[in-house]
Amino acid sequence: MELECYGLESKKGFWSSEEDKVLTECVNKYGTGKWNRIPKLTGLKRSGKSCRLRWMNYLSPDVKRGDFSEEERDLVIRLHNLLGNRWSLIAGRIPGRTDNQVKNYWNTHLSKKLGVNKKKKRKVFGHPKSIPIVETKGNCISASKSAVEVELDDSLEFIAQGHHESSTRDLNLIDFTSTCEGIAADDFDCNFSFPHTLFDPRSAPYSFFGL
DNA sequence: AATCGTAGCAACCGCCTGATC
DNA sequence: TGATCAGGCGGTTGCTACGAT
Repeated sequence: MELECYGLESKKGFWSSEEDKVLTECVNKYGTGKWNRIPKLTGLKRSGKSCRLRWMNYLSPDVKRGDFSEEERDLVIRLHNLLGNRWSLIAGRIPGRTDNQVKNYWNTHLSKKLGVNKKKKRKVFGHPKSIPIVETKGNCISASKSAVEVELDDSLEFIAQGHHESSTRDLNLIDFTSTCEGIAADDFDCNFSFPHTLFDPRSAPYSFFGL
């Protein structure tokens, strides 16, 4: 429910230090979540969404400010290579950095340096919330296309290429038998070996991404 | 010193998903 | 079971600072 619905004016643009202070006090008192309550509780003329964004990207004590270190830069490049524009996933792997920071850093610093063209949006695992928790068959994990929308991202294609010799496309199945690196295929069900009973890319070990 | 162009980044927008009723 | 709402995500916009001319 937006502010206008309550007859309140919604302010936009940069936050003042006073607004920051009010928001910080409110979050410290009531915690995060229920962002839409914050304008009502504080009198801030901001939408709940705006409050959330301001807290998550700037005010939270967990947010690290300043330039990206060499290690962070390297991590961003590697993770972007593997995950594509999945900024929240990438940020989740870089302590103190937000998806917005990573996105801005990529767009302003790295994409040009690395000569990356903007590509049309392609899903890798579908929406982050629908990332497959795939089932196991023995020590082999499988996920059907019906269970999850899967497209091969360029980076994953790169990973998969090394295992194509073991694919059995004629059976509508790609079998990545050697390691855990196989992920998915456009029009096929997929199988890949992985020692975990459940696989979720958000919590996969660094080694999974070759890091 | 003034103007222009561009880089950097904070914030907004639109869409999607899950939760709740 | 469908409608509605809140939260989260990626893409985009627009403001500010700064360097080049």
